[in-house]
Amino acid sequence: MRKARIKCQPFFMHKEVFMLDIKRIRHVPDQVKVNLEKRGVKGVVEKIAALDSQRRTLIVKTEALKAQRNEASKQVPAKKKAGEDVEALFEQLKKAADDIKAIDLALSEIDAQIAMLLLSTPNEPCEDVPCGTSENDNMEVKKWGAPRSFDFEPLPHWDIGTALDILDFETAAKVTGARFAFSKGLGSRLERALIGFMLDTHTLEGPYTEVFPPFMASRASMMGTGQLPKFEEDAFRVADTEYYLIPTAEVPVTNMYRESILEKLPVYHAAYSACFRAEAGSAGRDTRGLIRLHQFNKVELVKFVRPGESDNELSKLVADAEKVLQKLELPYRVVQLCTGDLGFASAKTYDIEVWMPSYNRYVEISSCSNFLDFQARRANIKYRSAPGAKPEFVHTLNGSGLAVGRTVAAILENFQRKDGGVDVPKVLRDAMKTDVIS
RNA sequence: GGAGAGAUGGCUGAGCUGGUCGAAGGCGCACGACUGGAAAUCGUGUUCACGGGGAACCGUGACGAGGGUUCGAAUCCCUCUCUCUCCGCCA
Repeated sequence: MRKARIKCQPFFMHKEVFMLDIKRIRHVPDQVKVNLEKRGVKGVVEKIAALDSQRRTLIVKTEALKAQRNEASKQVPAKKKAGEDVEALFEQLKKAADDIKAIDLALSEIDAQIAMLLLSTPNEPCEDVPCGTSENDNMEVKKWGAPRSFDFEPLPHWDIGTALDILDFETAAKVTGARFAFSKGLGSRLERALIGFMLDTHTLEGPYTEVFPPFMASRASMMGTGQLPKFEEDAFRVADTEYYLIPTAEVPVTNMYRESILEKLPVYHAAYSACFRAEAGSAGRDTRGLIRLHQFNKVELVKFVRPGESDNELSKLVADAEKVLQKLELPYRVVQLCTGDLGFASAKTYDIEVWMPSYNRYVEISSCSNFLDFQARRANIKYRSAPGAKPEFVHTLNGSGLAVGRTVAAILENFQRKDGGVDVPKVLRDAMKTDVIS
């Protein structure tokens, strides 16, 4: 499990590493085309295929020239030894060297174009993902618990938290800006208790090994998991550096094994981290409360598994995330995302949505995805199916277990009392050292 | 941030007065021999990517990354990244 060796080389510089498998574009272009069209992506396959055929023509040319050059070079020492004149040969080889240089230059430009296209093309959805164009086409697959009916007018969590003086958005706006929050007193303790509770659930009752990752990651890592190059505007980049604030622990934890061959599978990790998102394009949405902040806490589950097992592992992952909500006694439902709502790197995703009284609907609190070999291919993460066998790409999965801020919001709203206090979920009472927040 | 040392295959470790070096040796691993079976021992084999081909196979590239010198670079030069040691600074 930890025999993995991390090599230090920027993976995206590998000349031949492509994300979406270019061999699929070559051999089953129609299938790839159909799959990508399901999620609204058109025209890429044709572009890549055209560049690919140009590329191969050039490769044949330059390699033939190089073979000639190598053959001639090989004779140089012998000829010199025999006292023959090699200047004429050198003249000739010099010309070939120029041709080679020109072709290689053209080739590297085409390579760059292909790499950029492949890096910017999303994953193909699994066969069993329902087709659709937006979240309206997602499919509810499960419901747990029932939304509580209140015998008083329930308040949104920002009003509850502000009244109890455990949340403070105004001060955060002054200190930092919009979409940030302070938690205070029991609010702060609740945040901390939840992080511990979630990690303990996954690592003591579940199979996950805890990881505490860096909160910044390199550009190469952001590429590896698929946040870049396409979604630059969603990420916070630290000025004058190539570091990005992580939008999720998925980035550092998945990239722990970048450029490596895992000796033992599966590998399961649970990691707490703060998460940072620019939320570009969501201006005006969820402007109040804890739902959509630039910084929030999350416990993330990350899995590296054998290809044949990833579908089953996704089901287990969802169950692991659900368990947290069940123990907290929060009503939720599970929806399967349609092709049009899938994240960039995902082939199949289940969202878990918690009941949020103020929204009068279910709100996403976890997103569990199977990426198949999409991330593994980008990040070059492999395993051996048997000792001595050729390394193959692993499958990666991850899911929130859970978003902590949204869990706080759900607890405040679902367990609020008529007197303005909030009942603490039973499983948190020891850690909170109180049964009620008031 | 300053000074120095280093980065080679799954691991370890030679090569670094430029040319049969994809790279010795060792370990590990695979197969075979020996054995009732195993250990030990012996033998053989064991990088990856890309391209061509139905295939056997052939070719090209890769010694941290990028660029340069050269007919030819693991070997020489430049830039960058990372690691280690010492110093400075700092939770």
